Order: sequence, then C-alpha cells, then structure tokens
Amino acid sequence: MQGSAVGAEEATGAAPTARDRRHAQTLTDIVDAAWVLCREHGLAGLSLRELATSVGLRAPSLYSYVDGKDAIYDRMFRQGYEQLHEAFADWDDDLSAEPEPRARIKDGARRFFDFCVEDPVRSQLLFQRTIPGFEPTPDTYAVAVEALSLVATQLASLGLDGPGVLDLWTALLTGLTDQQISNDPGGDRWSRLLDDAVDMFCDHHGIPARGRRTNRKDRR
Amino acid sequence: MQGSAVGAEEATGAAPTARDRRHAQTLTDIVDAAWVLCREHGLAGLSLRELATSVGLRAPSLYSYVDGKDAIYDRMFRQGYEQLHEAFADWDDDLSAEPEPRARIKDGARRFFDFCVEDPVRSQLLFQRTIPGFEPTPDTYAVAVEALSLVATQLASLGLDGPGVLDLWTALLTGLTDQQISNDPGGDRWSRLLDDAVDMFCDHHGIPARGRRTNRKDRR
DNA sequence: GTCTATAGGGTGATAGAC
DNA sequence: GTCTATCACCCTATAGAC
Repeated sequence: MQGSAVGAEEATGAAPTARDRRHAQTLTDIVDAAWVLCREHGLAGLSLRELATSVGLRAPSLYSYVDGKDAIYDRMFRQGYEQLHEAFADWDDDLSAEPEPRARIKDGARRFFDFCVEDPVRSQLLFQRTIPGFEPTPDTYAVAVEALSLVATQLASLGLDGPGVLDLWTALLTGLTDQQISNDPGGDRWSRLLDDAVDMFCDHHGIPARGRRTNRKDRR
Repeated sequence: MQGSAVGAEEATGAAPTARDRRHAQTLTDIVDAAWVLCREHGLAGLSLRELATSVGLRAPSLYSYVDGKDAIYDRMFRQGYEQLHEAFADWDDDLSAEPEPRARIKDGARRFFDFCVEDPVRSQLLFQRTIPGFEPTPDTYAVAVEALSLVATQLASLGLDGPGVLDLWTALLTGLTDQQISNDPGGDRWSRLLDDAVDMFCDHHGIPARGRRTNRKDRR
C-alpha cells in the first residue's frame, strides 16, 4: 500500500548489504508511523518523541535516519504524490473498454475524490499549504509536478484543456472533496453529487454525453 | 471594519460606567490583536504571551478578560460570522435595480468570494475545522447558523433550492476560493473564473440568463 | 486589575558516552 | 547506532502579593 522507500540510500552500483536493508526498513517504519500519528493528532501535531517511541527508539536516534522534522514531512509528501501517480497510472488503460470521454472523466473524478477522502491528512499535506515552515525539497517537488502533469495530459486528451478549464476543474473537484471531508466525514453527502457535477462541467465545456461530438466553440 | 464588541458585558439595564467602557475597549483590543497575530503566525500559532504583550499586558492578565484560549477563538468565530452577515445584509436591496436572477447570483457569489479571499485566516476559522480542540459555544454557534440561513433563504428565493443544489453551490464556491487562497494568493487566477462558473451552474439548474424563464425539470 | 513567580507540561535538537 | 542527559526554548494556566 505504501510506496517503496527503497532507494533511500544513494543509488550506487553496489549491492545493498544486510545492514543497508535494515536501515532502509526502519526508515520506512518511521515514515509509516508518522502517517499513523498524523492521522491521530493532526498533521501539525506530529511529535518526534512520540514518533520515536512508536517505532521502538528514543527521539535522538531519529536523527541518524532523518535530518529533522521537515525531512519527515518531505518523505511523506513525496510518498503521497507517488501514491497519486499510482492511482492514475492505469486510468487510460480502459480506453478500449470505455471510449466515451464523459464516462472516463467521471471515472477520473471518482478516483481523485476517493483518493482525497480516503486519507484527509494526506490531502491536507499534498494540496493545502498548512504546515508553517515546510517546503518540499526540489527533488520531491519534481515528483509532485510529474504526478500532476500526468493527470493534466490525460485530461487534455479527453478535451479538457486550456488554462481556465483545468483550473475550474480542480476547483470543482477539490471543493467537493473538501466539503465532504470537513462537513460530512464518513458520509456521502457530497460524494453522491459528484456525477452530477461532472455532467454540469461537461455540458458547459462541450464534452459529449453520447458518442456525438459537440464543440462548444462552434456554437458561439 | 471590525464588528462592534460592545455588549460584551451582560445586557443589564444599568448604564455602563467608565470602567465598564474601558474593560470592553481592551477586550476588543485583545480580539483585534488576536486577528493580527493569527494572520501572522497562522490560526493555530496564536500565543497568549505574545497576544498579551501586543496589547500591553502580561499573559496572566488576559484571564481577567477572557476565560482562556478557546474563548478567544470563540469571540473571533462569532465576529467572523457577524461580518459575513453584514456582507450579505444588503444583498437583496438592489432587487429593484437588478431583477435578473443570474446577475444577482453572480453578485452574491462575488460577495462570498471576496469575503473569503480578503481574510484567509478568517475563512479557515469559519469554514474549515482545523483547530484541534475548539468548538464554538452554543450561543455563538447560533450566530453562525443565523448568518448561513440568511444566505440560504436568499438563494432559495432566486431558485437555488433543494439540498443537493445548495451543497453543490457551496462546493463550487469554496473550491474556487480555496484554490485562489492557497495556490495564487494575491492574484486573480480563480477569481476571473467566477462568473463563468456561475454561468455553468445556472445553466445546469435552469436559471435564465435573460428575462425568459427556462425550467430544467420541464425539459426532461 | 495587574503583576511576579511558578507549576507542569510540551517541543526540536545536540553532545558525548558506550 | 543507540542511548542518557541536557539545552533552550515554547506553551497554557494558576496562586497570591500588591
């Protein structure tokens, strides 16, 4: 379920020793435990002491695995975008099975909605900028950009392109997910509006409901 | 600009003494300073020490004005919803000048958008539940409900009613504002999409663009 | 009402022994 | 690598002198 954290050591050609593997293992343990604690106490409520003891260490020992608190957020941030990437990796695989653009857009919307609702803390870390001092490393920021551009190109291939179109799309989707998360956690009050919202959006942008193609620009 | 905090003392029939007025004044000073500090350090980053010194007091002296930290959040929360109420109090005043529902809906959307963007910290306090232990007092919660129901009835009079319709409306609006606040602060990248978004929404729900009335339900 | 003093907790991070 | 000990802060809240 969690993204692989192998590769934390420098990618030398040398084979990993048993000690390297142990090191990498407790490192992933640390990040996994950090997710658990953040879901419990909130993203900003993460305590290094508690994190350490929850993996059987004392606080100072964390520093031989991770450079400090922000470095832990950075690893979580990167992992989150890797998971987003995974969630959309096979999105266009069913192109042969379902060629209708609107149905496929609905599928994409549902993927994103579920991805966000399934882990609100992750959504908060990835999409809202709420942690005081944290900025992702350029390296992990590149991972985020890559994941987002993957989704953007997939949407563009379905006819959703142009700057304003994509921005309105993200606003609509994040609005629905945020309302669901913060005003009806565990329920489906906004989840069940998702398909209707997509129809509204597609109607407005000339995405055909059936095989027929209507082009919005031609009508003006 | 800030809502009046007179009336903090119990509403007895007695005339307020000079001492009462001084007390009420420093109380509003405290709340005003709390807003300033929250905009600087974030909502959760409010420190009672710093708040006290910023109004010329020491931390313990705050407790003779306010019951604790959550009581300060409560006053801010209430004041925020009073301001929202004010922002929509005269919304239907221009009914004679502008009877077109769609134009008036756009005006309402713009009011809400500006209200949110103009003070992101206030939006976070009012519309997201991000502070760990804080729950508004029943008394101030009633103020919030009243403000929201005012807006809801105004929308309903324009044809935007039904549970799903209102929920989709709030999702769309908060989505646009949140994106604007967190991804383009100070800019207009989502602000300039607002009118188009309202058109999309109105088209979908049968709100006429001109004087003619189209009813969505009749067409299915 | 305001203060000093302090209780009683928390935090991230570092030095240095083992 | 892990630990103990500790530094150097931060915080909210209360007791009691003035």
